[in-house]
Amino acid sequence: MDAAEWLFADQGFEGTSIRGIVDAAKVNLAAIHYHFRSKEALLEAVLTRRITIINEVRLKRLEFAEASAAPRSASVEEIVRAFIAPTVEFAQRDKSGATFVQLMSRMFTERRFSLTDFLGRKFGDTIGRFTGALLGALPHLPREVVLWRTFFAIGAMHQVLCSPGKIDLVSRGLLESTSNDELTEYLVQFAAAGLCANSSSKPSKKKSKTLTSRRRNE
Amino acid sequence: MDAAEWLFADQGFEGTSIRGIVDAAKVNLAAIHYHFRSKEALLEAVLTRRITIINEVRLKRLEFAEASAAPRSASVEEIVRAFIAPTVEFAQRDKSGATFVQLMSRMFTERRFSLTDFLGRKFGDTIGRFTGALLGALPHLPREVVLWRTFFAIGAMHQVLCSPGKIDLVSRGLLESTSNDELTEYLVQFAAAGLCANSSSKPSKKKSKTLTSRRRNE
DNA sequence: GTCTATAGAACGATAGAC
DNA sequence: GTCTATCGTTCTATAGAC
Repeated sequence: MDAAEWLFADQGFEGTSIRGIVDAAKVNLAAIHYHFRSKEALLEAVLTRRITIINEVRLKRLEFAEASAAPRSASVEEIVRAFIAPTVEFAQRDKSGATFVQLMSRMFTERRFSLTDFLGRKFGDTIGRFTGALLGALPHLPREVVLWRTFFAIGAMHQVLCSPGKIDLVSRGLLESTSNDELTEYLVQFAAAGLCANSSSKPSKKKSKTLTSRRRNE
Repeated sequence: MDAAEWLFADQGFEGTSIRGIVDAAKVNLAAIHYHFRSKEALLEAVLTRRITIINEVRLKRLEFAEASAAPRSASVEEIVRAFIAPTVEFAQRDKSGATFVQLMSRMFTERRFSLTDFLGRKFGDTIGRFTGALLGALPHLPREVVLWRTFFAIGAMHQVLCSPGKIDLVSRGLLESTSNDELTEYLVQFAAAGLCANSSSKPSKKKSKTLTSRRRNE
């Protein structure tokens, strides 16, 4: 449901009530519970509807980039572009597309287990395919470094997509608005350069505590 | 209140009820409304308590980096480190610190105006100081490019901080846990390299629609 | 300043007529 | 499959005793 997509993106999952969706979509409250089992299932249906499409486009672009570069491996920039461009283009297509990428990015910051698990199922294979390509294109870097940098790049992309107005925190209104094509290129250049950085000073003085210890609630 | 910090970080603002906080903190429901005016004011109080400290450390580090490099401008890497390291170190300090940076990162993805406005007031000056330093260190790059890249770097940092377990989406469990010191260096290297990238292929085929809310005035 | 008690509204979910 | 009606719960916020 388009109304659910918009409201979830705008107010978050918990901040959105089924009743609000019902009012916006001018449908019946009980019909939601009939077609989807619950509020959470509705969210997953909204997400699944588009994620499948975006990831298919991503994989197609990656395959094309790899075929074009064969027998050498595709360049980091092309791999990154194959991941990022479909998302920005999807956001560009129409209002609904823009809304969806906001929602998707926002869901990556949620900590609820059921959602994290859902994202893992939906994105695991695609991301795995891309990390494989990046590891192949950056054989001189440790696996750990490439994986973290991939994560950073996704974070940079999500920050841009999930809350459009937040750039004002940095620009303070001094920035003319940037076209999507420019933005894609900015992102790709940034991410590709970051991924290719020389890993010169490996500190390797390990401390005990880490940020990555998982805390599963319930 | 520490309990509020934890619950807001874990479940988001809308997902957390004052009653949940009251139960966790073993205090009285009415006392919350007496000391803070509302749920939103409680959130802002929780955020303000720490943001001030982190931003002070950031500015101190930036000034030190600039003084060390004088009369030349500080290196991009040092500027970036002055921004990122205090946050990761804060997260490392104790459980409460780790919880807070998760909360702060998460709030950056919220779209509610009152919160966006609040973040602008709390972070505007600090971020402005850093973008100024970066513009000085990267005089050959267009202002627009530097500002966007700064935004990307902040996004990369937030992605890491806000939901610790999400790296598994990329690593699929194949990654041993990384120490915070390593993680800081990974982030700094990634962000510095991204910020310094050659802006070779400026696309400049402008399309009409943009992802950012403001319209181009032309 | 801290409590109990409760107002007043909104929530997710379901039952059952049609 | 779509409706009305409602259950049982939870929510923020406040009033008023101590």
